[in-house]
Order: sequence, then C-alpha cells, then structure tokens
Amino acid sequence: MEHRIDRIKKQLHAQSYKLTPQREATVRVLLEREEDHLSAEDVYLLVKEKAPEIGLATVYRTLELLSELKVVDKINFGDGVSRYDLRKEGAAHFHHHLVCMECGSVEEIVDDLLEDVEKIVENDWGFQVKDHRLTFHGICRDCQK
Amino acid sequence: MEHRIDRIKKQLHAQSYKLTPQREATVRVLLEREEDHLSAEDVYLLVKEKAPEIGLATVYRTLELLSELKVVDKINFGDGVSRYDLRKEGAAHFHHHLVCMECGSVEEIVDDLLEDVEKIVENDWGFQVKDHRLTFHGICRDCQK
DNA sequence: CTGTTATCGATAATGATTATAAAATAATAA
DNA sequence: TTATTATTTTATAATCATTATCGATAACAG
Ligand SMILES: [Mn+2]
Ligand SMILES: [Mn+2]
Ligand SMILES: [Zn+2]
Ligand SMILES: [Zn+2]
Repeated sequence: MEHRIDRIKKQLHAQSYKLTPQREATVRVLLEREEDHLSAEDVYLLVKEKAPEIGLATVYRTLELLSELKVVDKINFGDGVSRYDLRKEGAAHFHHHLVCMECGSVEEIVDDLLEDVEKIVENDWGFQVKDHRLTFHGICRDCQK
Repeated sequence: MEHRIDRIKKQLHAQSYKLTPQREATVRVLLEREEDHLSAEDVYLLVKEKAPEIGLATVYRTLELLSELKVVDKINFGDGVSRYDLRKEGAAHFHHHLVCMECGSVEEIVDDLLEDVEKIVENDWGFQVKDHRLTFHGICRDCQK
C-alpha cells in the first residue's frame, strides 16, 4: 500500500503536482476498494470518513488528475455515472470486464486476450492500437445456477 | 431503405408499438446517417428538418424505445453524451470501434474477431457471453501520416 | 358517437459534472 | 522572518444532458 502511494506520489511530482492530504486520502480509498468500480459520489462519501472536511469538487478534480496520469481509468457502464478504476500495478493495457445482465455484478479479467485481435486491427485496418476497452455482457456463473 | 423501415415497423408491432410519423422520421434519420454516431441532440436537429414540429422529448423516447428493441445500441465515447448506433442488418453482435486519439474519427469494424476470446471467457470464467462492447483507442491511418 | 388508451409537445425537474470566487495553504524571494 | 506569489481547496452557483409531468391530441374499441 505505502509502496503504491509512493509511486503515485512520484508520478504526481514528475508533472509537478503535489500529493496533498486530500489527494492522498482519495488515493487511499481507491487502493482499499481496488476491486470495486466507484463513482465520484461513492469515492466522496468514503473519503469523507477519513477526511470529513473534503469537498465534492476536490474529489472530482483529483479523479480527473489521476485519469490524466493514467493512474485510474474512467469508465462507463451505462448507468448515468462515470466510474473510476485503478490500473493494475504495471499493466500496459486496461483490464476487461464481465457485466452480469442478471445481477449486475462486475468481474475483472486481467489477462490481455486481445493480442491476436490487435495484430489484425493493426495489419488489416492500419490502425495503431494504444489501448482498448472491452466489456462482455452476459450471465455470470452464479446466475446460471 | 423502405425494406429496413418495414422490418423495424414489424418489430414495433410485435411489441404492440406503433410506427408513428415521428418515430418513422427518427428512424429515417438514423438510416440516412448510418455511418455516424449521433447524439440525441444531433438526431433531434436532423429530424426537425423533416418534421419541424417534433419535440426533443419524443426523440429521446423514440431512441429509448429503439434501444429496447435492439434496433440501435446506445454507446458512450466518454464525451458527455450518449450516442445511438444502428445495429448492422442481421448482426448477432455489436460491431467494434476504432477511435483516433489524434483527430477523434471513429471507424467501424463489422467482423466479429472475438470468437476465440469469447470461448476462453466461457470456458475459463464460466461466464455466458450474450454481447460485447469493444473499442480500440489509437492512431488512425491518416494521422500516422 | 363515446369512452379508453397511446403518443406527443412543451416545459419543469433532476442529477451529474464543471465553473467560479474567496479563503487557505504552500512555495519562493527579499 | 516577512512579504509575495502560485497552488489548492471549499462552498456554491451554473451548466447541460436526460427524465418526469401534464394537458392536448390522435388512434382505437365498442
Ligand atoms: Mn475493473
Ligand atoms: Mn458504430
Ligand atoms: Zn449474475
Ligand atoms: Zn486520426
């Protein structure tokens, strides 16, 4: 945990941003809830428990900043809100999601799986792939009974 | 064109909805601009040229209805608005997108490409895939110079 | 025709996100 | 240290996409 916070601190400093107490509290929440997919409001409420004086706008600004630094990815599952997802430690590409249409659960796939597909896209479409977003919609193991 | 409108009309009737003049005008706009990825506002302005009396709420309601019927897919490229994308004639799965980070252009890939990946997801994760959303972010052919 | 239901258009309400302005904090210079 | 400047924060207002409401109108059934 402290290790990852240190790395994020360095990433901020590299762009001459500071790791303020508010920013650190926000990052800690994201690390503690790494498996989840929190909205800005979710993050705000959780950060408030550690740092009750924080404002919602600061959380939005911090999440935006972390997005720019590629510390988090901003994603959208089609409900009205953006969600913020920590990049896996050292991952080159964004991970994938399995969204259950029955119970709404979201599972993560860290394996790349798209290497072959990306080669096809680069060769046949001449498109230079930098990143991807892949979500499967279907029925999770539990909901299949 | 008329053929596809007929098919959509039948899909509506199958759920006992009617193809009102407003709905037809909206569908015509979507068919005429099939390559594009129009927002509700975009659709509204275009429909207004054919049927100036239409209201914005009706366009939203119609797009929502067409989403339910799987005639269009509602997608989100991360700018603040939802966009509506006609399903390809007879396509089982949603098509993919190549978004250029340089010029913002959006290219479509109709080929499935994910058959192998979906097999892996079904076998290794026990997740029954019903549909997918795949977007590549990168540099398009033109912007590579 | 007459009552019922579906749909529409105008507009108000909602809710997420962003912009603004004043205060607080941190960095820097004298 | 003290003054000055730049950055960040908080509270709050503004924005903007989308949804809800409601009275009017059209389609429909009996
Ligand atoms: Mn995730
Ligand atoms: Mn498309
Ligand atoms: Zn499930
Ligand atoms: Zn381009």
